[in-house]
Amino acid sequence: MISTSKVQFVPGITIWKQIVDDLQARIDSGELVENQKLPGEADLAKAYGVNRHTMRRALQELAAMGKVRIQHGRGSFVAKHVFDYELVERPRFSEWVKKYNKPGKNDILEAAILNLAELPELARIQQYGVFPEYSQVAMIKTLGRVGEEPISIARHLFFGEALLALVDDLHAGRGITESLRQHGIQDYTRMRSTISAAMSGPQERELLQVEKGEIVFVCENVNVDTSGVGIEFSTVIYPSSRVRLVYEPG
Amino acid sequence: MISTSKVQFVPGITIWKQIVDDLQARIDSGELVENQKLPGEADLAKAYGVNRHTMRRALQELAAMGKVRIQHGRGSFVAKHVFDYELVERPRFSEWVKKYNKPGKNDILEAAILNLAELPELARIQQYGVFPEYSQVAMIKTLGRVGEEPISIARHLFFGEALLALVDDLHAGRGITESLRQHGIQDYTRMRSTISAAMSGPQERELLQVEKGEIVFVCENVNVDTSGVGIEFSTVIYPSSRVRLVYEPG
DNA sequence: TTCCATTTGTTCGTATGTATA
DNA sequence: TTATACATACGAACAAATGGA
Repeated sequence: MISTSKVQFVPGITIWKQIVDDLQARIDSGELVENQKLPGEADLAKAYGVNRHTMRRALQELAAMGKVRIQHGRGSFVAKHVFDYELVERPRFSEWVKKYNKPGKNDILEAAILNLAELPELARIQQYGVFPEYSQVAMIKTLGRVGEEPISIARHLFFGEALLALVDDLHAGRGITESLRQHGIQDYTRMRSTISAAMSGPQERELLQVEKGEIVFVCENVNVDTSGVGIEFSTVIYPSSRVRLVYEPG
Repeated sequence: MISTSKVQFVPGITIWKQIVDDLQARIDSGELVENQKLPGEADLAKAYGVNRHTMRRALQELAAMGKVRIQHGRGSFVAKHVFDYELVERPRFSEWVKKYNKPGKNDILEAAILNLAELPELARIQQYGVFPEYSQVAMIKTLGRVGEEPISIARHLFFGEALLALVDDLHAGRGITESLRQHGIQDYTRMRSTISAAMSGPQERELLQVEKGEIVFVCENVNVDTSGVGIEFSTVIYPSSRVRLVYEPG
């Protein structure tokens, strides 16, 4: 139950806005946790000492802000936090995660040297015309987390003789950017990303801890070095319930 | 059925590659049309005079290229054409559609003057801090097409006294960019886009002509004028089966 | 609900040509 | 020359998914 002992409404601001601010603060502070069921509208109205219509107005606003999720016939719930993943020219997982003041991790699920000819995505890789025709690539599959929340499954393919060593290197727990630097890649940039959507498969559901029927983003990324030569082709899967993609030019 | 009378395999190139080229040419030429079911693997193999494994290898390749779609237990189908919608600083529907050599249309579904206070997305609009606090906005709902294919449902909100006239103007059938120019907006750019995904609702299914269970992209866009003042907030829905979003920096 | 035909997915085995040590 | 490895191609059988009766 929610204690409203300290909430005293001030005149001049609409009451529903003050309730919005109060509930928002409780959610942001962690007092109310994700997916927690809020009391019914009638109970909430009573607790705040307002009419149910006033309470509803506040809940509608919180729903529009994405802070709560209202389900007809079930109740209101604290919405899951959604991470904004920005599409930028220099995507660096470790830099991005700092925004959220939580520890970021990239667990290695799998690492192997693969023959280029056996890759199912070979046709799409070749069409960009930036990847040298090595016979082998380093494949590394990772699970990205922010705090304890799984946020991405990535399948990285690294092109270049020197980068085959990444298969052993990354086991050591270093970040990708740092490991690339140790193999002569001082800088790399995003050349292109394509964004599709799909239903989550059983493997994704297990790794990303999402329910059946949830939607995932499927991003195919091409990264190149400073001279425009292809370094990495990655396929990254994000749960759309926890990640929103953001484009901000300039 | 597919006639293979002309297909003679030449030595030096693997048979499955020659089959890929043959089928790709038939798809690109229009002989095989979108969503058309191909004969079963066994029948195709027989028609080409090869083993089922060889036929499968070719089909796998075509699937990886996005030319066909293979469904376990159902068969193989000629894949739908997917439009690449690029995230750019100056998005202009009429410019983009030229890429596909098809006529682009933007039908007006609805146009009205709305009170700002009544908008469900008000909270999200205000958080950007770029939109002036007008009491009214022009709301225009459009259905975008490329050729005859519905490609987007957009709900545009235009901010500014002068832009309220757009509600009547756009009925005339002009493009948005042109109409904005006539009301003093010479140029506008994308400040931010957020990309989410959702299951298609009944209204979207009817307008976009997609099946139940298909996924849509939901993009919220903020457009500003040259001095950074908010001009337009739009929510655009794309069917993920026909549209892929693309980010290309630089 | 169960049963069945169709179709793709997977795994055996066999044979052949080519490149490499 | 011989031996090995590998990709290609063919053959057969069974597993798994789908849709209709």
